[in-house]
Amino acid sequence: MKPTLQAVADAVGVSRSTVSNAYSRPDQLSASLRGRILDAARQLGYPGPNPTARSLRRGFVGSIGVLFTSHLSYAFTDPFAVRFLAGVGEAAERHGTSLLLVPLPPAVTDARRAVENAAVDGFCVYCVADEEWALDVIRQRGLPFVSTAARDDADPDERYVGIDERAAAHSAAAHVAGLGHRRVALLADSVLPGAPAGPLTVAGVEQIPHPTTRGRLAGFADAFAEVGVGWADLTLVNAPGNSRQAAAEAVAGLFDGPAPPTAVLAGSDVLALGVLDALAVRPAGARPPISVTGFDDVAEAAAAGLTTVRQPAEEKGRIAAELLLDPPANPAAGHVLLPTALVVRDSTGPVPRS
Amino acid sequence: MKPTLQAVADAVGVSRSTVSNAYSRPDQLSASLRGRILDAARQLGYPGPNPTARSLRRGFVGSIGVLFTSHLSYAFTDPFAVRFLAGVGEAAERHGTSLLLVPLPPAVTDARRAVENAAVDGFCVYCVADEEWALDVIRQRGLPFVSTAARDDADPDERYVGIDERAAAHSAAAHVAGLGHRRVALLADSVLPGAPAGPLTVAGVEQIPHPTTRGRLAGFADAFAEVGVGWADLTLVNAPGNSRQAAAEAVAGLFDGPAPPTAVLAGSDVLALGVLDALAVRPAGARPPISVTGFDDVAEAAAAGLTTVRQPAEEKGRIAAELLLDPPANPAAGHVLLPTALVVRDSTGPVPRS
DNA sequence: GCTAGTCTCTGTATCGATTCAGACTGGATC
DNA sequence: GATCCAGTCTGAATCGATACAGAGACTAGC
Repeated sequence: MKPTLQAVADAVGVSRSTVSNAYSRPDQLSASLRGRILDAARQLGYPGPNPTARSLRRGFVGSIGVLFTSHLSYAFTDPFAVRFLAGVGEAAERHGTSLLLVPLPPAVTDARRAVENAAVDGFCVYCVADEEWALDVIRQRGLPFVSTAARDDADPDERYVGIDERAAAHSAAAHVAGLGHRRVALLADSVLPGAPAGPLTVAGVEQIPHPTTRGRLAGFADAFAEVGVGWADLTLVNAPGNSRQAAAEAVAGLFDGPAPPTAVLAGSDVLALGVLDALAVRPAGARPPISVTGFDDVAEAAAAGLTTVRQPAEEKGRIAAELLLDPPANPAAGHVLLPTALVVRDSTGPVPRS
Repeated sequence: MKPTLQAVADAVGVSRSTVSNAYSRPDQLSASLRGRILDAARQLGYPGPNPTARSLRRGFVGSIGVLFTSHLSYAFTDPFAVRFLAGVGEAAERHGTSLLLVPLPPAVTDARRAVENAAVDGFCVYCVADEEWALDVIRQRGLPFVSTAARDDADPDERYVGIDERAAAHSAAAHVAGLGHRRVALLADSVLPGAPAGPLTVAGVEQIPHPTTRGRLAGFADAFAEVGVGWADLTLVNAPGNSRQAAAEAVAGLFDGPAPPTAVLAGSDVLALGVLDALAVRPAGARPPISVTGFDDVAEAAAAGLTTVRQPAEEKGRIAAELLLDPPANPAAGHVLLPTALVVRDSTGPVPRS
């Protein structure tokens, strides 16, 4: 049995309060007594106040949760998520706060329980799927949170840091449309929850539940609507899992039909790279010159020459954590939109003459 | 004020224990009463048992700490560390355990405090610097831990998962020595704590405090000793921080002397890539054909054609967490050595004739 | 010499739950 | 009709600390 604070108090012959003060409020007792207490503690092998008991009494924990509303592994698979996490970590470091990564079990009931049981002072919710249930739990717990997507139904004093998804996506699609592409596929993760990999039909973009995906697809659609290509004329492809492999599988066979798309607009760089993978495995002769765009501008995108939309990753994480740990007095300042930029590289080009 | 368990008990007219059981031991009360309790809780907005109070009473927390004995950002800067973390996350996910990333303040006193205050059931200690003090704190707290380096003074039932650093490093150095290189620089992070970037002199390899660095440098030295190049003839270069940039800065000017090294053996891929960066900025004419090796085999290494030593990253993390969360009955099974392999690519070649 | 004020330190209440021995009920068993 | 048992529920003790009002000693000021 580890000694408790009481044991140290007994050993020195002072009250529990005094020992507590020796650790947490050194100005409340004389330096000499404090020295004696700390010595005695060392001798007894007392490791300092129990963090859990301390948290209970103090009413805060000193750590914030980071929620990837998806398999936790996702967080480490997507380089953008890693950079986001790095930003969160940087801010947390500055505030002396720890980061709790909470893995979510597949079943929603269990996942709710996991969020309920997380010992944290607040959450950064990285939106990768439909996270309403998670936000519900967090609200019910009365904990502050910051999400990475603006939601229409958001309370005005709910904080978020995001980008103008629709406008950003529009910039990429307008570039592709400007190159003359008219037969285009849109590739995204979690178009519809539970949908299998591959092409699928959705009546309208507003049917798509996940706000980020919806925003990006809407932006793509906007740009093509401007050149006379309607939603129904776009090929929508689902790649569940947001991995290169998932994307490669999702677009397998996409280019073999009679009038294949000449461009693929992906909802993330990881997916776009997967498309390039799928094309690269074809023999050079049978490799159609497909234009591909990504989203995020991760490190690999530059190496692969991928045209993409850049958004500041570390900054997004840093600001999210900062909004959480040091809330702005003015609620309007709790809504941050970061700038994005279209980065044109080699993966996009004019439509080949057929 | 959020309602407490007591409030729910009062509302339903049962005892606190019963409400507690409704959440934690459903078999201890009738289904109907449990339903009433859960309903009442929902109505009152009770978010379920307070995790901190629960942890205090139960005596465990349900999360494990991951300690990068260095700036937390490090963890996200080094792709190897990220993959390690992914492995830890995977195992944690399987066990329903959360991951606490604890940032360590620069001052040791504060850092000790941070480890003392972490509410966790155990630690995975990823060794990047001298972490003795951290292990001390953990031992004092009586918490289990797994480290990623075998230490000579380790208690036989202290668990670790690592590689044979010395043998692995030897394989890379033997390859380089076999190519004829004799004037060689060894580049490592934290050769001596607090040492500045650049060449430095250390009397012997055993002087190097950090076990991983020491092991790798010893392995390098072994291979050169076999071809008659002694420790004193090797150029030791320090790159504090283990980043590409740190490495590039550390080797700046290294190749401009009268008898510059013809090869650089780096203690990690990140450092090796930094050396390649430093060489790449030189005008092609003034770029000496330096052989460079790394360590870890991160994704970028393949793209850069870096000769390196591969070690299984995710597996290391997975096993570390597994050893922590599900300790083997037999203490000998708590010591895991993973295989490594030399991966020869384009960054190494024969010594140019001068 | 008396009041005020400053330093130290103490005692009690409290944070929000879980645990476990035992009380009670109703039905089955002999 | 007494005994046993399983199924439910309760109450007191407990986890390990912190907060806060206040007690006592001591110095300063008038």
